[in-house]
Amino acid sequence: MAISRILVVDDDLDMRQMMTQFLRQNGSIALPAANEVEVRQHIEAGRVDLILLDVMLGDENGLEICKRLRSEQDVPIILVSALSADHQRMEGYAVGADDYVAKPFNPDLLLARVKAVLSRTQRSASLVHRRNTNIFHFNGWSYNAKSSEVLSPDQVQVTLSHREMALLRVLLANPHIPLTREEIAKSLDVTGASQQSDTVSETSGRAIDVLVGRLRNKIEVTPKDPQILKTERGVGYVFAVDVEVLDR
Amino acid sequence: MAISRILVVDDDLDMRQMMTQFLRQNGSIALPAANEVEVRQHIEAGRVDLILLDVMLGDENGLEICKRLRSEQDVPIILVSALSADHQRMEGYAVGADDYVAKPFNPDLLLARVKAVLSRTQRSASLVHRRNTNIFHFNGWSYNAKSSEVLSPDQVQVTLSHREMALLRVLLANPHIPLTREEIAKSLDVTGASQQSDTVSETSGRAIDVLVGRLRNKIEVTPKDPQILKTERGVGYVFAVDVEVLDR
DNA sequence: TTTCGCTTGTTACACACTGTTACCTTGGGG
DNA sequence: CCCCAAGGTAACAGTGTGTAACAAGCGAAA
Repeated sequence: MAISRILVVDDDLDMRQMMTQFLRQNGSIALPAANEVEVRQHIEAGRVDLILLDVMLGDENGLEICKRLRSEQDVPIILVSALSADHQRMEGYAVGADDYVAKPFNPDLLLARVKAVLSRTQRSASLVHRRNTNIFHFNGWSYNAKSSEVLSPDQVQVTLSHREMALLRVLLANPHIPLTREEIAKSLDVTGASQQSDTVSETSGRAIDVLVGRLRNKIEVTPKDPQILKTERGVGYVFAVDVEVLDR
Repeated sequence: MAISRILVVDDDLDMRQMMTQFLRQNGSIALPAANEVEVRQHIEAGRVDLILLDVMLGDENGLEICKRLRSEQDVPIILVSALSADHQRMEGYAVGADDYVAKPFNPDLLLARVKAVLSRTQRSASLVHRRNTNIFHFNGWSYNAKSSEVLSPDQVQVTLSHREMALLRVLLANPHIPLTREEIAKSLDVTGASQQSDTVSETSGRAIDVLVGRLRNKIEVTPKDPQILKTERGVGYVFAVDVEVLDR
């Protein structure tokens, strides 16, 4: 499945960071925004699959923004709000929201609802026109999220295992951000199947280290001296080069 | 918006009547149903735009029904349940529900959510119910659902066995969604004949794997390196390309 | 009924994937 | 310079998947 690009709109910095971080750990590309201007910039750039929109944005009104966006665009919107009375929820649906989530929310449940909305919109879109292809470029390499093809700088196709592919996706969603082994493992597990379980599948060992090594052998020119997937001693691993996302 | 036909599935007569009556007062066509058989009758007749499905249906399980319907059809489903814990909601979304509403609910709010879901799915819904003349396109291939003809990218007709054809249909109905062997087997059995029963025809073995291999040999350019029908290790199989449905 | 041809499930074996373990290398503090 | 924890990695084992070969089932035609 293609990686989803989710726009997180909240005027509270902490909330924004918490949500973007959580979404990234679960394999999405999360873009933060604090106001309508920033929202429109991201939409103009055509890089948004879904918007998580806080209703109370300081001096701006999320409901108004939602209504306005909906009259112009077809982008799915999930409203997030501390206002959870029935009439407030109904107002949200009335301005065209696809879902309405009350704060405080369970992050995993929010993720489930995000997926539900995305699958619904993509389902109907696929009948009319094709879905977007995202292609990630880094250091001359490219990764096609749709076909899962990985091409080396000299355009040779490289075969990654399912798990290596998943690791690459997690890294691509978090460029320049050091990830602990635990964070990586959690993201990998969620990606694979129908998620959940409190039992962190704590593989009790070095599985991530070995996986990283295997990926390095395939995408690093000099695996012994990694340029892309670097080690952060005592912390974890970082995807240390810039990532460019292209639409087609 | 056209008048919506909503299937109300609940084993409690009072609840069923209350809901159908309310929906009718608000301009929808509401059809009552008490079990899976009645649901399928209405769907077969092409009378349904959306399903309101109670999770606890006496001896039947709404979640199971939802999962099954989703693997075959594209009808939007809103689950309704007295079970409102987060993990129960997530389970609902995991089986493909479009929304999950806790009982007791505010009827007006439910209506708002129904409209939100319908506004997203309406386009596809109208196509899906016209099942007589559908032609599916994927990766240059085409499948005519009426004549059961399969044409390769260079317009050569390919002969699929009955079982391979059924598998292809199941996959076409679930593009980009990983299906377990069990789900596939179940869908094949249901699709093939009108029978069902709790007795999973558990073929005790690798029948699905072999069937997948045979279909790959016919529709993949490079069966050893599948582009269309991919394996999801530890999970099952995915139809990994976009599907376009055309009317004639 | 017999036979032929096709379909489909079963089995066995080979191979691919992935976590674990053990041993080695590296790097930084003392 | 030594020490030791952290990280790299080869080798191994358990499990999952691909697939050829076989066998059983079924319908059509002789």
